[in-house]
Formats: sequence, C-alpha cells, structure tokens
Amino acid sequence: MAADPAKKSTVQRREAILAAALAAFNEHGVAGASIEEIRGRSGASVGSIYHHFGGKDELAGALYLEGLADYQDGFVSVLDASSSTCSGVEGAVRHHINWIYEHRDLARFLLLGRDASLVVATERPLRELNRRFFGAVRDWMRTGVQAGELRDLPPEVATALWIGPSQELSRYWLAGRTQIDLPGSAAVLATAAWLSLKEES
Amino acid sequence: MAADPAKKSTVQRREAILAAALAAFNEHGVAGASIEEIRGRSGASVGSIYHHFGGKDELAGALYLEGLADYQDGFVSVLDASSSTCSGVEGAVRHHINWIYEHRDLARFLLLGRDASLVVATERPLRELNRRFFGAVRDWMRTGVQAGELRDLPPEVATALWIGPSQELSRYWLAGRTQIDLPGSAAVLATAAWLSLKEES
Amino acid sequence: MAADPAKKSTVQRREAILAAALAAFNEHGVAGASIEEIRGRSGASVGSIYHHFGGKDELAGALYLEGLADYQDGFVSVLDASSSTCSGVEGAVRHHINWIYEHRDLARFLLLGRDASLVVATERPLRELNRRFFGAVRDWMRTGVQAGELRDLPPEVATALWIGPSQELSRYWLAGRTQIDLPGSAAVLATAAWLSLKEES
Amino acid sequence: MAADPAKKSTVQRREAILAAALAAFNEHGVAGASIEEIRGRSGASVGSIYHHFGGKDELAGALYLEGLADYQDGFVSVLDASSSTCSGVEGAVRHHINWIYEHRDLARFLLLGRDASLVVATERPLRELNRRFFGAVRDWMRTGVQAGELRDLPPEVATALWIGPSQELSRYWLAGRTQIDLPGSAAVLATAAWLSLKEES
DNA sequence: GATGAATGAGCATTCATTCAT
DNA sequence: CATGAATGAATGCTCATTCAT
Repeated sequence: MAADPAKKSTVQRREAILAAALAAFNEHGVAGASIEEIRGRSGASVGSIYHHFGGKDELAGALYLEGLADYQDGFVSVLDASSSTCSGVEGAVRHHINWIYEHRDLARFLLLGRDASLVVATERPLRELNRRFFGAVRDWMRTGVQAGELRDLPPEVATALWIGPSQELSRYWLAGRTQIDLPGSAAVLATAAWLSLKEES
Repeated sequence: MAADPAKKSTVQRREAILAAALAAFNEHGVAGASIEEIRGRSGASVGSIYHHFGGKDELAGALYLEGLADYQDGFVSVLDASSSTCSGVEGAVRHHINWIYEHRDLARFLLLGRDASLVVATERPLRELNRRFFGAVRDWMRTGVQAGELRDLPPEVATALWIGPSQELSRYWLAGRTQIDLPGSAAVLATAAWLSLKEES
Repeated sequence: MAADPAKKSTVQRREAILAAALAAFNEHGVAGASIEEIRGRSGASVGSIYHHFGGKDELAGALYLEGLADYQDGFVSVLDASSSTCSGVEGAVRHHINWIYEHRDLARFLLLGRDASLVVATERPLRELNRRFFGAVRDWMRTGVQAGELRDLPPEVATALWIGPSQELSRYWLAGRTQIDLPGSAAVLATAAWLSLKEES
Repeated sequence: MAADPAKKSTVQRREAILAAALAAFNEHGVAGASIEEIRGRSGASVGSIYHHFGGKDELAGALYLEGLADYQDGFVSVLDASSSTCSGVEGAVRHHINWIYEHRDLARFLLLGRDASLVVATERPLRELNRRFFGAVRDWMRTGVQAGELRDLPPEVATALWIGPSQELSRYWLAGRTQIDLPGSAAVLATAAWLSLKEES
C-alpha cells in the first residue's frame, strides 16, 4: 500500500512545527507569539506541538540550539580545513556572512530575538555547545599565537575583533536595511579581521 | 507647610518607575515583565504608572529613547571635540566602551532586549533620533574621507568596522562573562578601529 | 449621595463568590467545578474572583476553613455553657445535628467533598484550627474523666463514640436520603452518646 | 511454546491497571488523576487501559464496586454465621475494623474519595448492590427486634449507632493519624455498639 | 495626581479519548 | 489485544487597562 501523500510523517510534522514557530517568533518574539498561531501556520494540532516539544519555551530552545549548532559546526569546519592562519581567519568571516545570508530567518532568531525565556529553557545544553565551540576556536587560535602569526589577546577580545564587524553589519542587514550588500562586504570584513588579528611583523 | 518627606515628588516618582521598569525588563523582557511587578518594585500604584507613561510599551519606549539619546549625544560630542580624525575614531570607541560600562543596566536593555513591541511604540521618534545621529556621524566621516584619512566605505560597513568589535565585546560582558576586563580593552579596540578605518598611506 | 443599590460592596462581592463556589463545588466537586461556572453564578468577573481569593483551591480552602471554624466554635461554646458532663455530651450531639441541619450546603461541602487539593491549600491554618479545637475538647473531657464521670478512653475513640453515629446519619441525610428525620433523631443519638461515654457506676 | 515471562497475562494487566489507578486516585482524587499517570504506574499503554475499562470513570467505578462488594459480602457473612444477636452486632463491628485495616488503600478510596463522577458512572449497579446489602441487614435486624433483643429504631439510625463510631475512627486512621490503634479499638467499639442497639431489659 | 478594585479578552497547557498500525 | 501519536475542547490563570473615589 502506498503512503498517503496527504499524511505527514512524524519527521515532517516536527519540521513543519519548527518552521512555523520560527516565522512566528521572528514576527512577534517568543513571548509575543501564540501557540495558536504556530498551530495555524504548521497545520499541526495543539496537542501535537506539545507532544513533540513539551512547551513554547522548549520549542524556542530547540530552534535556537539547532541553529547555533549548525552555525558553529560550519565555523569549526572552516578552521579545520584552512591551509594557513590567514585563510582560516578570513574563511571564518566569509562563513559567518554566508551562513547568515543563507539562513536569514534562523539568523534573525539567533541574533535579534534573545528572549529571557530562552536562557532558562536551554541553559544546560547551550552551555555545553558553547563550551565545545569556544574551546575549539581557542585551541586553533593558540596555535596561531604560538606560531607568531596571531596577536596574543584575551580570547573574548580576539573574537570580538574577528567577528564583531560582521556580526554588527549582519544585524543591520537582518533588521531590514535592505540597501546593504552583505555578501559583497565579505571581502572587506575578512581582510579587516586579518589586519586586526595578525601579529605585526 | 513643610513637604511630607514620605511623599515623593512627581519627578522622583517618574524616575522610580523608570528604574523599576528597567530592572523588570532586563529580568524578563518587556513582554515578560508585568505592570504588577513594576508597581511592586517602584512603590507606585498601577494607576500612577499609567498616568505617567500611558502603558507598558510607552514605558519601554521612554527608557529606550532616553538611553539611546544619551549614548548618541555623547558619541557626537566626542567627534565634535576631537582634534584629529584619528582621535575622533579612537575617542568614539572609548566613549562606547565607557558609556556601556557606566550604564550597564540601560545598556543591557538597549543591546540585549530588542523586543518586538518596542519597534511599534517608538517607531517615529526612534527613526528621527537615528536619522540625526547617523547623519551627523556620516558627515563627520565624509570629511575624513575627503581629507584622504579615512577609507571610502559604505557607511554601514564603516560603522561595523568602527564599533562592531566594541559592541560584540560589550555584549559578552553584559551577558555576564564577568572575567572580561571591558575598560581595559578599550585601548586595543580603539587602535584596531583606527587601523581598520584609516586610509592606507 | 446614596449608595448605588445595584453596586455591590466589596464584602457582598466576596460573599456572592463564596456562595456561588459552594454551590458549584457541591454539584461537581472542587476539581470538577469550573471558574467559569462560579463566575456565572456569582455575577463577578474572573479577575475579581482571583483578586479576592487567588485561585480555585484557595477559594475552596476559604469555604472549608470558614465553615469548620463556625462549627467548632459552636461546639466549644456548648461545652463551656454546659452545667453538667451529661448535658455537655448530649448538647454537643444536638449542636452537631443542628448545625448540619441548618448549614446543609456548607455541611455537604465539609463532610462529603474532601478533595485532595484542599489538603494542600489549607494545610497550615487547618492544622492550627484542629489543634485548638481538639485541645479544647480533650481538656473538657479530661475534667469529666477525673471527676469519674467519663470513661478513660483514647481521645480519638471517645470522639468517635461521641460524634460518630451523628456524623454517619448526617452523611446519609446529606447524600439525599430524604426520608431521614435528622432533627428528630437528635434525642436518640444524644442519649446513646452519653451511654457510650459515661463511666459505669 | 513457553510463555514469555516479560509478557503479562490479561488478568495481570487488568490488575496492574487497577492497582495503579487506586494509588493515583487516592493521591489526587479521581478527577485529579490523569490517565497518563495510571499508564506510567501500571506499565500499560493508554490504549490498553481503554480496552480493558472503557474510560477513567468506569475504571474508578470498577474499583469502587469491587471494593464495596467485598466489604458487604464479608459483613453479611458475619451476620449469617453469628450464633446470637449480640455476637452478630459485635462481629460486624470487628469485621468493619478488620476489613479497613487489611484493605487500607481500597478503604481510603471508598471512604474518603467519594467523587462526583463516580455517582454517575456506577449509579445503577451501585444501587443494586446497596439494595441487596441493606435489605439483608435490615432483615437480620428485624429478626432481632421481633425477638425483643434489639431496639426498634429507624434503619438508618440503627446503622449509624452500629457502625458510625467505627467508621469515624477509621476515617481518622485512614487520614493519617498513625498513632491510632485501630485493631486494638475493635473491642471497645463492638461493646459500645451492642450497648447502643440492644433493647434494655 | 494617586489609588487599587474590577474587568474580560487572551493564552498556555492539560487530558480524555480515538484510531491507524 | 497492544501501542502511542494525534486531536481539540476545556480550563485555570494572567495581565494590561479602565475608572470611580
């Protein structure tokens, strides 16, 4: 018997709910979006949403963690695949710009929507995710420092110099200033990042 | 007749409400904070809050606009008082760091709390405020560009390079990473900003 | 200016809610009654119910405690006013029957409705109420025991012999067996209680 | 083929569900307990519970009727086996105390949990059960009255005098006053019952 | 200006019940 | 007979806002 094409699989249902929630959260914020809206957008029933995610905050948490993990995985992959310190620094900037450009809705949620409820609902796994990511990044940077190619800066300062401008420009772009050419700015931002981080010879 | 020391003046009442609202908004977000909590923290009555501000969103808007205006005024003052392009760029970074360091609660609200409801309640005056601020900053930069001292970049990109790293580090700091030495990082960030913006000779 | 007769005072509002809740709880149990029903019966708004009582369980608790306190006060008054041990024992039985007969709805709630939620919501003041009541009753009985007029029994057993039959008959009556003549049974129950409790000479 | 030891027989499944339901009902009341909790405690699936009992109210009804029938059967057996009116009256009291002592969870459900929903779900068979039981008891008492050994009292009053004190003490005990010696009080309660019911010579 | 009781729309969440597998 | 995902009506409760005093 062939599968009923009108019937969604469990996985499809889950993803439909996530997509609907992302749109609703971006429009009204997590606190401002109602389950009813997510229900309507996703085609799922209220009970099904609760069955899959347990509650609105957990739903927001799932979105946040999935998005963050995807971004961080890509970032680390770029570093691992880089042939030089310079290309690693610049490649990470390009990945940053690129990821946001290609996942704008998710990026909007990650960068602009930091709601108070999120912190609570995802604290534990979020910490773990960040611990691993920042650990990996710091290890990579330390190698560059020891090779005399990167300035020896506090990790947070180095990260801010590296990603801060891209992050800031992305926020402008995500907030709706459509006249910004985000991908077109990647080269300038990448070069500037390397200029800020490299050890002066 | 002597003033009743237990009776707050109108101004004091207003400020008590603003302070209470700021704390509540930072803890739970604008949408998550209740008038009841602000009432309790401020010692004012529900009616009094409505009398002074008209509603929760307007209260949030007042906080946002007051904070933003103060920050922007300081920024422009630094530029106006600077004796050189370099000292203007670096001074603005120092002002940024300094203002956040000295107004951390307000800064937390401005940088981390961007709630959806705010946009609606303050759209008009917010636009006006930003229009003036960015106009003044662009004018100042244009002068530097024409003098051959600043790179000719799209305004948003220039702003991102200038303030992005400080903004990013401030976010880390405001989010609670207390091991960060924010004021101590000002010099590095200021120098890096100038390095990113100055026209290569 | 005369008071608007259509406007209920705060006290009247409170009592209207209590009366509506009592009826609803007796009909469907505390868990089965909805706030909506209490709202409809009382004429108050949902918010007003919450303003006055804080929640459904607290509302049930308030009813329970007020009813119990009234019953217990009457019981102790009878003992205090009795001229002899025999008249005290018998008078208490008559008070028991009489109180239930005259407060049948409240009695139904107290005797038949013991919901799980009640225990939690009223635990502390309920304990205190019972502590005082049973303490007073035991003191009174102890005097009778020392005078050689009452049997020396464990307090719970004495109470059971004293009030148990009246309680049981009241339950039948409250449950709806309308053919029972509750007041008319008081004499028999009072005499039997004294027969069960008095020291055989 | 050998039976899978991990697989419960139909009867075992049924009893596991009944036991889980009894515990859940005693903890939260019938209205307050959820099928989900019963599912978790019993190890059965939601569907299985519905297959065996049809619904929550029917489940509660089955527990109630099974318990009541067992209690009543024992009561009537004691009367039938009694060699004298006195030993019948006293034996019934002892059976009452004993049954509750040995079936405390079931007794708690029968005596303390009278929920509104029960009445509806079990009305018909419950009436029938009680009709037979009270009919048998009244017949037995009538014989004693005609023999001049028992007082001629309205049946409900006689029942209240007979069982009321035991019932009342049992309620205290079931409610958790663990310092009560229930079995040890049987003799006193039995003697008192006979004293209350016997015709004065 | 200040107060706080009253309002009632709106919302998250629960839960009995069904049914396809 | 067993399973558990799906359903959606029902409900307790919150909270911004109003307004008579």
